Amino acid sequence: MPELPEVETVVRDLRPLLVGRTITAVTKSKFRLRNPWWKAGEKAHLIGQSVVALHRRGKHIRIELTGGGCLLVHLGMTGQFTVASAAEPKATHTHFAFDLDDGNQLRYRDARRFGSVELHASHADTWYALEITLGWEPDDIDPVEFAHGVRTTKRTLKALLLDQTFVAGVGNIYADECLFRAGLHPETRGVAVKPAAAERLRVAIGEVIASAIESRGSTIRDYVGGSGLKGGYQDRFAVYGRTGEPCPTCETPIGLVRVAGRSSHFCPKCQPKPKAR
DNA sequence: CTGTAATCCTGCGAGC
DNA sequence: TGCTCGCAGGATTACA
Repeated sequence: MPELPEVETVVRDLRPLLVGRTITAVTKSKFRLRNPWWKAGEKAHLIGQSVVALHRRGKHIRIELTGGGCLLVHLGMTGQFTVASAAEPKATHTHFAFDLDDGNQLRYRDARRFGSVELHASHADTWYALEITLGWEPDDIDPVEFAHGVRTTKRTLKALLLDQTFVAGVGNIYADECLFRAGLHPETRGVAVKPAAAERLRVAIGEVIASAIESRGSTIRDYVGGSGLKGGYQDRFAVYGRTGEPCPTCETPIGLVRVAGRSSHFCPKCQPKPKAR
């Protein structure tokens, strides 16, 4: 569910509430998430350690701790990562509660359990592992390499945008919004994209993501920021979830196709379908 | 190389 | 009111 703008909003919300705080205890539910959270004996990297900093890379959150370790968190589809008073009752599906030294609790909630919370002994190694697997941040895409990457693959642009090793942080919502802004059909093949269009797409990615961060991300159903606030970008969707509604540019009804296994919303007129070869 | 489908889960809205 | 069905913001894997 959460894509880069939502994850960034969570990090910005949590940062002032967590930096400098010490983790005094942890409780977890009986359910496991996507990945095992830590090995026996590694809890020493967590309990009694303080939060040094929060970082985001793609859709991943790293909480850097004193002692050299870190928590690596991914929100999956329905993850919520918030700080609340320890006195407040825990919502259902709360799988982790980290007690802080100021009476608050850092809580991870995730109905579908597609997300993950992992404790790692080395913050530096975790940083590196993300660096080698993830592509560009949307605001830092190399124009030449991006155009080259696009124009040398036969994959559809939709599949390419969803590929975290190409551009990190874009998910189904923002992929559709970026393609609309660039005027490109989701089923367009990379090799068929002209240099000018590749550049339009690069710029669109940067603009859409930046604008969504400004609006604190999008809330369709579950998403909330680190302090429980919903996002606002859902009111600015041009195409996502607007099947049949008029295109904001030309009034043509928004179309829906399945690409790369995901629902893809587009304007049939502004984003003409490439001719089948 | 690329695409599709299945998988991990719960919840919700649509339709009957 | 209550049921079933399909779909959902992600990521990985197996298979064609």
